[in-house]
Amino acid sequence: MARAKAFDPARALAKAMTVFWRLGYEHASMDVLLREMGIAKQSLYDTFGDKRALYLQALAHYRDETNARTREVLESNPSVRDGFATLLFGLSAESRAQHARGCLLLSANMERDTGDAVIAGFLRNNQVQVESIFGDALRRAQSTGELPAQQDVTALARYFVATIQGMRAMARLRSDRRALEQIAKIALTVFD
Amino acid sequence: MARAKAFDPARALAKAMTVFWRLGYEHASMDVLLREMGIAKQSLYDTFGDKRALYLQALAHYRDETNARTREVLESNPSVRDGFATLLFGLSAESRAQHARGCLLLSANMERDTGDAVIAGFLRNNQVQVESIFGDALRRAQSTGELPAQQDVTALARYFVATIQGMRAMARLRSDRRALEQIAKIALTVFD
DNA sequence: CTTATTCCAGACCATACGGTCTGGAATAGC
DNA sequence: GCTATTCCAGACCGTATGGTCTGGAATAAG
Repeated sequence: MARAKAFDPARALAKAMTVFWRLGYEHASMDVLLREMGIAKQSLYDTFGDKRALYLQALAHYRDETNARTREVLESNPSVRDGFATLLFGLSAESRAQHARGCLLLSANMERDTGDAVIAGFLRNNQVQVESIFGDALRRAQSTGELPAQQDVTALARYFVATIQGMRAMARLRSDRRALEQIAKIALTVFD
Repeated sequence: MARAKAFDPARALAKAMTVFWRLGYEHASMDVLLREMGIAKQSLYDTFGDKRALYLQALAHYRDETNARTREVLESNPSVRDGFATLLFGLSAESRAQHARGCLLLSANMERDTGDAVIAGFLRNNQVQVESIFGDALRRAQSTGELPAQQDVTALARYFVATIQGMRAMARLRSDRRALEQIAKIALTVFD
């Protein structure tokens, strides 16, 4: 009946994600989005809806990719402490450009309007997910005796969430690997 | 020669600061600023320059107030650990509205354009100041034996900077006093 | 009183933005 | 080949924004 789509929506969305990641929602103009996605305005509105809808889909895409990756890191390391160390030192070793763009979801939280219930709900939900990923790993650590059994796992999971966000905020301002590694080292002392 | 200013520039700046604090730079429209500052457009441009100049002055005002207050808290507590505890638990106990607006300088860092060298420079300079305030307190802790002498003070100062920013980011998303206090408690274990 | 400066209110302007619409070409299925 | 859908390019529109300008009233110093 009709002509097939000439571009890959998934690739276009991935491109849009990188634009929002680099520039934030407001600074990512439709102009730049269209240019980097390599599609025409009409196609964007047909496929993704409006700018905000595209943004929300980009956030979801980012969340899925990132959370899968961190879960993988934590599960592939035999020692849970090594898993968190990999995450924290990996973050520290990112390039200046990576530090500048930081975490898309942290930026979304900071730049969102306070009354934006949709994005707030999305981010809260994600935080629960991340805390669950961290919690699973920390419980595993308890079962192997790497962590004392009476440790409050959810508290510790939240602690790591906060620590990572703090490191990300700091890295955005000054990409200083040494300084970040110092922080990571101190944070990891909770395993001692 | 001329009519005297009918409003207090310092009060007007303080008002502008609260607007930027609550709404961020971009969402703070001239309309809202003028209304809350209680002055006319012309007076604002005569007194402060343009919107960006007003913003920078608001950032400086915030920095001065905040840093003086934290220094005071750290110096008024006999135990340095108690000083940091006061800061962290105080942050945790803030109202939902306070958590929502968060820290003006953290917001400035997150919402700024990556290439904005002026704001970046200002914020980097402030971070050095805060690290110095924390460092002074931590060195005092070393001199009293509250902290081991071989501890890396600047690393620990940075660690607290990052922790506070992480807690602020988390509080903005969900104003949960209990969760924040759990994090604070874990962070304070560096004194053990 | 005169003059210079500041105040406020509001008109006015240029720009940038998100979003819609038009039109013409390409391509899939019937 | 016809039709429906998708593609792209670009014109077009409404709105919001920061910033400037005008004008008239108020008030300080000389």
